[in-house]
Amino acid sequence: MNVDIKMLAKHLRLSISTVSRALRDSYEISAKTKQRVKEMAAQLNYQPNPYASSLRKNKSKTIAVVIPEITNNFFALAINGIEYISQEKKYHVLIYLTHESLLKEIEVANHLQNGRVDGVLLSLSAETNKYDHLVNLKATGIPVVFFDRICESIPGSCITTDDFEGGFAATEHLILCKCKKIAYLDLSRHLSISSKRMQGYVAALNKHNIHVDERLIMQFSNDVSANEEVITDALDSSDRPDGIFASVEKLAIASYNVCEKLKINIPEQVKIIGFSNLEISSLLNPSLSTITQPAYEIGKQAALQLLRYLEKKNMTDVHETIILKSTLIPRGSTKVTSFK
Amino acid sequence: MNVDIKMLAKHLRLSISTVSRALRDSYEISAKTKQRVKEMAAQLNYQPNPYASSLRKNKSKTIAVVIPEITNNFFALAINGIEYISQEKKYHVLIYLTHESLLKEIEVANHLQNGRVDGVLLSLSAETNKYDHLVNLKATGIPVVFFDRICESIPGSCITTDDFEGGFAATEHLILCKCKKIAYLDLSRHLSISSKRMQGYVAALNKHNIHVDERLIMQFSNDVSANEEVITDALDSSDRPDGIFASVEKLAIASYNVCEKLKINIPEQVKIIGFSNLEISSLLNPSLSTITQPAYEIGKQAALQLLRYLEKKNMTDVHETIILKSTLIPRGSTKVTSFK
DNA sequence: CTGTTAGCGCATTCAG
DNA sequence: CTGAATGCGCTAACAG
Repeated sequence: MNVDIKMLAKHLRLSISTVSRALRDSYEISAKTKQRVKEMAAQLNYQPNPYASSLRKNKSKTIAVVIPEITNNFFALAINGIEYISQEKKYHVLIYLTHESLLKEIEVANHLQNGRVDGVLLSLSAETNKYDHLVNLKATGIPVVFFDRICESIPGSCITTDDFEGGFAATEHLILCKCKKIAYLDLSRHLSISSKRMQGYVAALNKHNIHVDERLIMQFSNDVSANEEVITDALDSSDRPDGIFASVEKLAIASYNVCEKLKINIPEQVKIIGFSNLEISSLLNPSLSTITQPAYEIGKQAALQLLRYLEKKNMTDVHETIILKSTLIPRGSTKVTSFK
Repeated sequence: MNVDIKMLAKHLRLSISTVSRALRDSYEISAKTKQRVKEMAAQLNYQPNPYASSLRKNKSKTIAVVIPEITNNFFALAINGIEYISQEKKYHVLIYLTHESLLKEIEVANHLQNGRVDGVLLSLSAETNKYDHLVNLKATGIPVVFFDRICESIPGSCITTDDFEGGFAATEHLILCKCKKIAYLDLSRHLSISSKRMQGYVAALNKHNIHVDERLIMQFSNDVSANEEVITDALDSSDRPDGIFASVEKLAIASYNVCEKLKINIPEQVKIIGFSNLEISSLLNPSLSTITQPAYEIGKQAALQLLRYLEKKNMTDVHETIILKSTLIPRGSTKVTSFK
């Protein structure tokens, strides 16, 4: 770091404050002076020190994105949307991964109290079952917008998908495919997306007068091989399910892998549907249907919502929830359905 | 932001400087005082202002990651590795996407001259064919480490894959599968990865005494539908290639899609191999072989390299290039080969 | 329209 | 071992 505002002022024989104002296009500076200043700034390749400015103004033009994982097309797409909006609005984006760990999430949330960012976009970890760290974070005055895996016990802004409808449609899809025994693969009891999707699952079963068998609702963790074991146990028996609704992508993939290993034919013996944002659907086995979320749009909406807070300080804590539509893509057909 | 070092000092009846030193574990403070200070800090939930500290020390404990896209498993995995190392070393990670645009890359590189970050990890955009912006960035004293799509005309640190060997192996794989007419699908003439992979392609053809036909070396862009058109033109003729080596994942997928559309059987009529980091290989068509890069490891190595610079200031500009091995995964077989 | 002055919160001289 | 004083680079009163 070399040329600062003081040096510019010296070169221009102007005061520091005049230069500062000219650069910020203040109304109290003459057009001529502004031009002189800007030309000199360009000539000397002046770069304003963001930290000096942040310290002074007490805002950093930076937001944090806190997500459970990144090797997941949903979150990659969401970041894409977030970054798009941020770049447009001249904001900077810090990334923090919790790897589905509550401890990490707490650590990050506590750290973010220090004012490094003006606002936070957050998607809960699968482990998260208490929210003090988030309440505390909001209490320090830092706006938090939840997306996808939202926190329903804290009032605030949320961007999410119609998980109930998605779960309902996925389950009904299997029912209409003549499945009689449909398993629900759950990532975490605590997550909003999981419980909503499960409610949709239960509602669809009820509608079609199918008994809800608790044993078919299975819990999973972040451990791939443990997950595959549970699925193997479920599938490696004569009275196995004939349909699987995976609440998240990785569980759909795990189910697929287990079927392959056990030589169970998809979709003849078992039909699988799952929430997924893989953009390479044509590469997938044509029998694996998916429910796709508008991940890019969710990222954009979340960022827009957050930045709206940050720009308009007269907004008191708004509680706006935006619910975007998911899309059912039945494989082997080109039919695409958007619901409500 | 509320409780600052001054308030801590008042509560403790100590001077500001003593508190500051105690918090930083300075050797000139007694153990007892340190403890008092730290307890009070914890009690009042003191959060040091990172921007004040950055301004004073002229470093931000922040790095930038500049990548062409994020909805690509390679970069998602790389970020995973980068974030892992950064979190471990208490660094913060800013993300900038260039969307394969040189203009965006220039914009970002110029912006990063302002000292917002201590260092930069960068993977070139497909369009990048001049490097002034990167030379300038390095000239300001900000360390830059290139990864994957490295810049060979600028001396410095690079983390990359054995692209020549990968290209060679991929091509030879097709040759050994009896392909006679192998197309090379190139993302950009400018990228190191593309040209290295192509050199491997040429070398493999030479080794097996196959004539290198320039018409089989095809250039592609970032435009998916334009790409599919080019591939369609190539495949929709009687003397079409019987093998395709895609230099990047998206071109392999595009090839696959076109084959499907044209009802060309894979692998009977056309064999496809491509660089790819999709972690769901079992879901892929079993005839689509891949070359996989150690993306997570590349991210980790790149971050480690950069942070090593940042921590040891006595290091003069080191030019270290680390080349990691890629892995060929022939589908339909469990054989996995690491080379070099 | 422009200049003077006083901090933002912290780290680091320099004195004791 | 601790305290007083200075300034990182910039913005925002408060004057003129």
